[in-house]
Amino acid sequence: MDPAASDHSIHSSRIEHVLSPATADGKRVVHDELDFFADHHKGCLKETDQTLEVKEDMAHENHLDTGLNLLTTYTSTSDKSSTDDGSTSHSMEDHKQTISELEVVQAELGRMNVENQRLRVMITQVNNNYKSLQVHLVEFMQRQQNQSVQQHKMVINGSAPEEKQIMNNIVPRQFMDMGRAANITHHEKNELVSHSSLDMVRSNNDCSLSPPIVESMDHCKSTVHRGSKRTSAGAEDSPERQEFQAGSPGWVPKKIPKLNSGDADVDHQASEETMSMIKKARVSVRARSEASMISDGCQWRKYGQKMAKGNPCPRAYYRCTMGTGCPVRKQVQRCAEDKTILITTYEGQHNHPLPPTAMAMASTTSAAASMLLSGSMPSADHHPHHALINSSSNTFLQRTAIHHPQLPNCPPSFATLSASAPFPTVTLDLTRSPATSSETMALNQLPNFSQNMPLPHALGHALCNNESKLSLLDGFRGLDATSNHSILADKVSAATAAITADPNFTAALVAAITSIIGNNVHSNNNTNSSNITTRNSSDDNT
DNA sequence: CGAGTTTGACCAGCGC
DNA sequence: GCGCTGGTCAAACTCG
Repeated sequence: MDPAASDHSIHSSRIEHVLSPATADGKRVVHDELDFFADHHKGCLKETDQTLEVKEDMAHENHLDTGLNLLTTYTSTSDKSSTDDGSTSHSMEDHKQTISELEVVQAELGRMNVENQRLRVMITQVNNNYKSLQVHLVEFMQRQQNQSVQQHKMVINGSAPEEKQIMNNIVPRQFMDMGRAANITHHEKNELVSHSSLDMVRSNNDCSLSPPIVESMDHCKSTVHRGSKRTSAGAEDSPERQEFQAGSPGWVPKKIPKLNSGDADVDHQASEETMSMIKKARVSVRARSEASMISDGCQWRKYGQKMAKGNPCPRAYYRCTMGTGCPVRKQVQRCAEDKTILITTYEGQHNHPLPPTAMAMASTTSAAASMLLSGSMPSADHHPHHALINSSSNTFLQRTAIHHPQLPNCPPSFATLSASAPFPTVTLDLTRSPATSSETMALNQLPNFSQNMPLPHALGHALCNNESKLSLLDGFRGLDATSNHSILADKVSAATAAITADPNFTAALVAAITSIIGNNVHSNNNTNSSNITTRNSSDDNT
C-alpha cells in the first residue's frame, strides 16, 4: 500500500466529513463515505462521546475560534435575517444555537484530527513493517548465497580430506568432482552418509545445510554425462535453444557444459551449473480440473504431445509465448489414477514482465523451485527408489509446522520426498483436504518475493537433494481465497511473521499457490484451445 | 493472414 | 547394439 496514497485518501475522507451539507434543520450530518477501519472508527466514536460533551461545554464557556469562516458567514446572514424579522429573542436563540453547532463541529474536527494522526501512525507502522520484511528477505537470500560460496570454496581449496568428503557430500551436484564421485567406494559412501547425518543433527535448525546426496551420485554422473553429450551434438540446435544457452535466464535443459574440475574458472562454471539446475528445477501442480489446463495467467503455445508410459492420457508440451524467447515450458497431463486430476509441471523462469495474474503463479513456482534447490528440504528417505515417501518422524513439513506455529493446521503428510525424479521437483498437491484459514494467508504478499529477488543466488548451495521430489500433499481443494478479505490485516502480519520467523517459508508459499489455484483452477483458461483428452493423436493408437 | 495446434519424425539418454 | 522413452522440431493444418 502506498502510504502517500492512503494518506491522501484519509484526508479526503476527512474533507468529506467536514464539508457534508447541512440538513434542513441546520444540523450537519457526518457521512461515512470513505470509512477506513470502520469498526475501530465506531469504537472510537463511542469512546469519545463523553469527551465530546465535555468539550462542548468547554467550548461554550471559552468561545473557541474554530476558524470556520463559512459557518461564521452563514451565522451572520442568519443573524441578519433574524434582525430583519425584528425578533430579538429569536435572534439570540439562533445565535446560541449556531454557536453550539459551531462548537460541536469544532469538537468533531479536533477529534478527527486526533484520529487522523492515529491513522497516520498506523500507516507509518505498516510501511515500516513492509520495509522490515523486505530487508529480512534480502538478508535471507544473501545469507544463502554466502553459504553457497563458502561451501564451494571449501570444496575447491579443501582442508582435510575428510572435510572434503563431507563437503562433496553437501554441496550441490554441480560442484562435485564427478570423477571422484564415480570412483567412490561403498565404504566411503557409508562414511559420507554418517558424516552428513551428523551434520544434519548439528544443523537441525538450518535445513539449508542438509542432507547427503550419495544416493544420487549415479544420477549426477549420468546427468552430467548426458549434458556433455548433448553439448557435443548441439551444433545443429535451433537458434532459440542457443539463445537460451547463451545466458538468458531460461531454458538449458539438455546442454550442460562439461565440468573441468580444478580449473581457475570453476567458480564461473559452478555458477553456470547452478543456473542450469535452477532451470532444471520443476514445480508440479496437481489440481482437480475438468479444463484442459489450469489458468495461470500466462500465454502458452503447444509444441508437442506425447503418450507417456503408464498413462493412457497424452502429455502436452507448452512453451510460454508472452515474451520472445521465453524459456518457460510446462507439461500438462492428467493423472492416470484419477483423470479428474490435472498435473501441470512448470520449468524455467520467465524472462519478461508478467501481468499480475501470471505473476502470482510464476513467482510462486519459482520460489518453490528456489526453495527446493536451496536444499531447505531434508531427505526424509535415502532410498533412491521411493516414488513418494510419506513423511515419517522428521519431515520437512513437521519441522515447518514447528517453525511456523502460526500454521497450526499443516497436515502431517504435507511433505513427502522422492529420489526417483530425473529433475528436482516440487509437487504441490491441491487435490486433497480442504483449506484452513491460516493456509490462505500470504497470498498477496508472497508472490512478488522471488520476482524481485535474484532467485539463482539462493540456489548455489546444498543441493543435496537434487534427485528428490517434494510432494506437498494434502492440498487445499475448494479453497476460496476471496472469502477472507476481512482478515487481510491478519494475513499481512501472519505472512510477515511466517517469513521473518524462519527463512523456510514453504508452508506460506504453499498457502499462496493454493490460493492462486483455488481462484483459477475452475475458471478455465482462454488462451488454449487444445483438449488433450478429446483430441486423438496417432500416439493414441500405438 | 497470422497465430496457434496437430502430428509424424527425429534425437538423445538409458537399460538390457 | 538395440529398443524404449521423453522431449523437441517443423510442416501441415485449423481457426478467428
